[in-house]
Amino acid sequence: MPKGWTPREALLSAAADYLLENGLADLSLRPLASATGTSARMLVYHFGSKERLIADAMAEVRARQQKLTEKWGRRHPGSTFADLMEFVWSWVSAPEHEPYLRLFQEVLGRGIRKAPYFAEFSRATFEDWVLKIQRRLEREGRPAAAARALAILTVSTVRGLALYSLATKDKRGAREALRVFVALAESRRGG
Amino acid sequence: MPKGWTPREALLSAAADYLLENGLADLSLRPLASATGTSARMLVYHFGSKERLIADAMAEVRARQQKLTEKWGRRHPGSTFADLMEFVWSWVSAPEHEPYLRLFQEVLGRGIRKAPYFAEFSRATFEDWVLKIQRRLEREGRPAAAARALAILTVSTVRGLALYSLATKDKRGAREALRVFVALAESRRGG
DNA sequence: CTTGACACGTAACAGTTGTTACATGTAACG
DNA sequence: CGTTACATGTAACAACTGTTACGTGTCAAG
Repeated sequence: MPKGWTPREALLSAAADYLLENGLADLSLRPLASATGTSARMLVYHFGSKERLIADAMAEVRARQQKLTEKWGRRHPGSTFADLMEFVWSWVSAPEHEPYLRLFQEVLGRGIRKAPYFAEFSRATFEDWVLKIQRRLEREGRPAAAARALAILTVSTVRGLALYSLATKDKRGAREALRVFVALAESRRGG
Repeated sequence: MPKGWTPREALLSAAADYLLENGLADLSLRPLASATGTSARMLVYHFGSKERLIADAMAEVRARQQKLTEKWGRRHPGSTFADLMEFVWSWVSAPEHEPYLRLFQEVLGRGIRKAPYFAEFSRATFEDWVLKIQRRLEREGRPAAAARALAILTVSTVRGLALYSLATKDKRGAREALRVFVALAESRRGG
């Protein structure tokens, strides 16, 4: 907590922490407030309403996720598709990223039903990943259209496997399925 | 609404309808009661508590989904992997199944965080699908271990793509990505 | 010293939550 | 008719929700 922070910035960061840990299913101002050492009164004072507090805190979460992803990407500079897959999967299955996965999962479930902000958040997060993968695939020499389709497939598959793994606790099965997927993709190119 | 139904059965069916339409994010007894023509008092009387009402209604939802899937399966008796994929995708992208997808999505988000019942529901639903696909693949002549890995991959990929499609509204992209997946899988076996 | 902006505490508001106490109906069985 | 089991309506309970009215500090600028 840098010293130059305004009270609002400190609260925002604390709220993001809280959301990542507790989710937003039964989020309530007073518990959030006391967990972050303030009062519901102050949360509304600094953010205007619960709704805007959540929106701002989720933006903070997304910024953190992007920073984490960049750092992760720098540690996995591999170029083959198998490398790429390994990179995405390692991100998704890293324990320290699990709060992000769970929160995203929750936001997805909520955005589908209504709540335009959550819908936009879901869309943006998917697109973040697709673009990142797509660029890597293009750098690998694939044509843009094919790269995009494969990027969508990759992101969706990994996301689906992560979900499967979280829901069934069958980590081995998920890993094995991913291996099959990589083998399929590699056999196509003769890698 | 068959005439021989007990009040409880009628309420259960109405509650399942309501859940499929409205989700369980901000589910509340009184709105549910007035929407189904009863009172909160009666819901608790017949089901014991809100928690058990939800559990029972979700079991009803799952039973309906299994019936729907069987009916769907009888309409798609194809044997190749492409046929199978087409079958799963057609189920997932059928508008009349969207409530099931959304509800499942919501349950996933909730079960991951806590709520053992939701966690079990998620696990069971995933396993339902994996087993169904796995059996088809084994009937196709694949060894059991490979069939299971590919089944997990298939279910996860389709689920991930359905999520992507719901979240981004990019149906064309999802369809194209699925086509790529099928092509990969087919090229492996020599179509 | 005064003014004013920012920050905060206390307390309350009206509304909703799941649940329950109490009374009443209805219909089958002895 | 009387009893008994099931079903239901009316109110209320305490707890919690997001939000706000009101008062009080602090601290820099005039």
